[in-house]
Amino acid sequence: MANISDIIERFLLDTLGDNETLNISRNELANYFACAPSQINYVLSTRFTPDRGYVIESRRGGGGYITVVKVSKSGNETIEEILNSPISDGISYNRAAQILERLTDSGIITAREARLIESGITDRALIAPTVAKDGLRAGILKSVICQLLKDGADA
Amino acid sequence: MANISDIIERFLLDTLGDNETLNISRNELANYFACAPSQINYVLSTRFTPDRGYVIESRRGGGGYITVVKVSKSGNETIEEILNSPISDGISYNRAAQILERLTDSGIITAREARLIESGITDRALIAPTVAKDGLRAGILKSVICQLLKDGADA
DNA sequence: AGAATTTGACTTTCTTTGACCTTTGACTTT
DNA sequence: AAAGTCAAAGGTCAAAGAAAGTCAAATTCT
Repeated sequence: MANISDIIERFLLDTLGDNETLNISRNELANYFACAPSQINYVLSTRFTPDRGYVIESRRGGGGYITVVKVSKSGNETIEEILNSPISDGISYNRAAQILERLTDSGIITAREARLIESGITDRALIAPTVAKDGLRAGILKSVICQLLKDGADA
Repeated sequence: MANISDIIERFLLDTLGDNETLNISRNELANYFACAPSQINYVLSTRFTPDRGYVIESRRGGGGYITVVKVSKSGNETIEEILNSPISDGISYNRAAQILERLTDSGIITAREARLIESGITDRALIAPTVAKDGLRAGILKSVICQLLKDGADA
């Protein structure tokens, strides 16, 4: 874990804590971590994604800011939203993992369930040509999420 | 028995010792043994296989790594028996479901976990040519069972 | 000969950096 | 008051860098 992005991610998660929103100044943060300001954008766009349940708001100019918002919806709403997002023809392992993470911290599935499902959709588990893996993953994930819906989604 | 692969295997086993996991850098290791980086992959894929009780995790790019995880088969007769039975090349949905039922009955997974996994390995979930489905299922199931071992397998 | 190993060229993924662009608001000027 | 000016934020994107993955040809063992 020697990369700055992970460190910044951790910092933001810690600072966010249980709060719903977190306000930061891009330049200050970049300065604090001695990195390029755009590195902050990189971290936000790869880690604080909608898939994971985050929304970013910001404003430029004097007195500008960036706000990280953790959106919390309840069970079926979250599932609906996921099913409506474009998983259709394919999904990378990373995106899938982010979605499972979200399901976990919305209390829809347990951490253990998430790990089980994740392990079933890694590139290593899916014995198929590389180009086919994303499609397979999509099919499996959708199927599992539908099962959650059918089951009544409380962990 | 003087080939590099065996030496690297020995080294990794020794370094792993009694630990659960071992973190390595592919390039460093290759450099240390003065071999091609892909040699490391060769060793990992021929010797640290799921069948032998190992799981490999990795990440590319800056700050990348490879982790060798040792899963102890000991203790879970049920799982051990299952892994030793011929899932290897392929398994039908029905047989997979039977296995999951057994795991449920022995209290290794919950009924809900079983349903989730099942839903992920139905013929409908696996979008692939019919002939390929049994193979896929096998890969997925094995991966999930390894995860159970890694997790400490009580539901 | 056939299986296992070794190599290396090429690919894919993820991160870091920097140059250039756009937006905003306070302050000036007319 | 309307328009202009300017510095302070933040945004974008592409190139360069850092690992690891793949695959098949060449080599070495048995």
